[in-house]
Amino acid sequence: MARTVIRADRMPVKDPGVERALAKLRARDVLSPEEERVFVESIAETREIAAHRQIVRAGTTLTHSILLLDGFACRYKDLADGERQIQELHIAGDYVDLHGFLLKTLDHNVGALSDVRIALVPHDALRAITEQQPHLARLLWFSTLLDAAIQRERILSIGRRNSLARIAHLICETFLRMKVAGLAGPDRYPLPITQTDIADACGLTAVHVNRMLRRLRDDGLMTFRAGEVVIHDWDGLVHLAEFDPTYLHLDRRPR
Amino acid sequence: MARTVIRADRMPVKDPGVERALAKLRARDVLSPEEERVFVESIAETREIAAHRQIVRAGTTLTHSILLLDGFACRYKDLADGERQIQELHIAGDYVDLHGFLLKTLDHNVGALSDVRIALVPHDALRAITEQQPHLARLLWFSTLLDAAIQRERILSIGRRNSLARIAHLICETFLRMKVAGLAGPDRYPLPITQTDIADACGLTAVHVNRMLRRLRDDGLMTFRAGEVVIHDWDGLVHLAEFDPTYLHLDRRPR
DNA sequence: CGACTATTTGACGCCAGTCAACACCGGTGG
DNA sequence: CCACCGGTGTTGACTGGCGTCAAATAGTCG
Repeated sequence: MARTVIRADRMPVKDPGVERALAKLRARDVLSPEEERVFVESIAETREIAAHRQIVRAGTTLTHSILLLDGFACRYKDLADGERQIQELHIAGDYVDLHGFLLKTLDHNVGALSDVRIALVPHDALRAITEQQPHLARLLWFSTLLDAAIQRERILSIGRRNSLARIAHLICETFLRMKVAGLAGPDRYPLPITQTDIADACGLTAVHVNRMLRRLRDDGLMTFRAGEVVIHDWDGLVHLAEFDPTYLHLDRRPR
Repeated sequence: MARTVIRADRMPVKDPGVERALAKLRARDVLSPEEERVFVESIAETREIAAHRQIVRAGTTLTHSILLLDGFACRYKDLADGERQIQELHIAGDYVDLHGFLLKTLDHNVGALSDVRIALVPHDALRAITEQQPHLARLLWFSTLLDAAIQRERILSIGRRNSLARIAHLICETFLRMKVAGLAGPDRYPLPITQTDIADACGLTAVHVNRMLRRLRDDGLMTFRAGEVVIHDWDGLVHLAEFDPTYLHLDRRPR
């Protein structure tokens, strides 16, 4: 998949990528059939983007927001000396820049960690939702609040957890999020990213991540190999990471 | 100010705390008089809370959101060993838990760093705004997106900036935010918090913060003393911290 | 095969943490 | 008036977790 492909046709209702995005919302509140229809019809087109390419560059004026249908992406920012920090890891079903709807420009880049498939949602459609579908609008708002909660937990991780717990925490969080999207097995999930990506997400170096992954493997907690995570000891991992999923707000209630 | 005081009277229109919150929104978009009125009237009551007390505890079910009218507060979380991480520093005019409106419970605590005055806004009033004032609702949504942007920048800071730049960055950011709220002088602003608080915000220890503050002072960049920050060399600070205020989205445009 | 990227491992260095002692300061009470 | 006290700030000596540098190995794609 070397270059971007544009498909101008409207989304079929049963696209599995869109289904994952709906699953994410349905896990937090009840959507009416009407709301689901509006959500699906807000999508203008889909594209495919190859791994390691930028999806959105910081600072450009935006007219669409992007829903990640397949693959892995991230929000990141670089410092002058080339140091990169991944601010959030995105899985299929995540809106990678819904906040661009109101911020108008992003203060960070969005990049594809794997080959990805995305959907473009015009800001006009989002604005119409805020004016005609207040409940659906609240759920979209909620979805940006969920990103913020995930980012807050990352602050705690990087600021106060040691390197081992930091990595374990990222693995735990991603496991639950993949489960919600219907993309995880009972004890495993695909994670086709590099150790350098994990390092950039955790504020560490790739060398140290390698050592800590080895320790997690040697201690029988988990294995990360060939783009797949296998959980050997969930309770052990949760305990090590002090992982408390409350911040993922995985409860269905009126919002 | 030893205990909480409840004032049941409705806010006067010209309360300076509310004015700061409006200034924050006006810096990003134009509000109609009608919208300003609805914003002001959404406030049910005000309270005063003493320094070092909790304002909101993680996990409790919320029926109101809290606007900080005066003083300094923070969002924070603790780990089992007692390590604390401040996830966001709040200044007067900030909504400290507007996200609680849709999350229903907070995944973190909110604490008063100084004596504070707060306003309570019922979630019912916020819901009504989403149903009757879509533009004002978008501005409230925007205000939560701004918090998220600030938190993302904190991730970059803690993950990739060294301790000196990390502290300098926090000082720069807070300076601009205080300016927007009308609370900063040309080269100084009040910051009545401890070095331990700065350490908890930056993912450092109080001892190391002390050393770095000394260095910033010795290098003629800034002074933090007796609850006040004095900027000696703004350009130098900005350069050291690689501070780029883009993420504060300080541009007035239709949202 | 050859070029390239990602992973792995070892040796060594440094930034920030830890531990400890002391200074300072406002408040409190004898 | 001063002794006391807890919270905060300051400084020095030492430690250690993670980074840096370097090199070998493994995996992948044309």
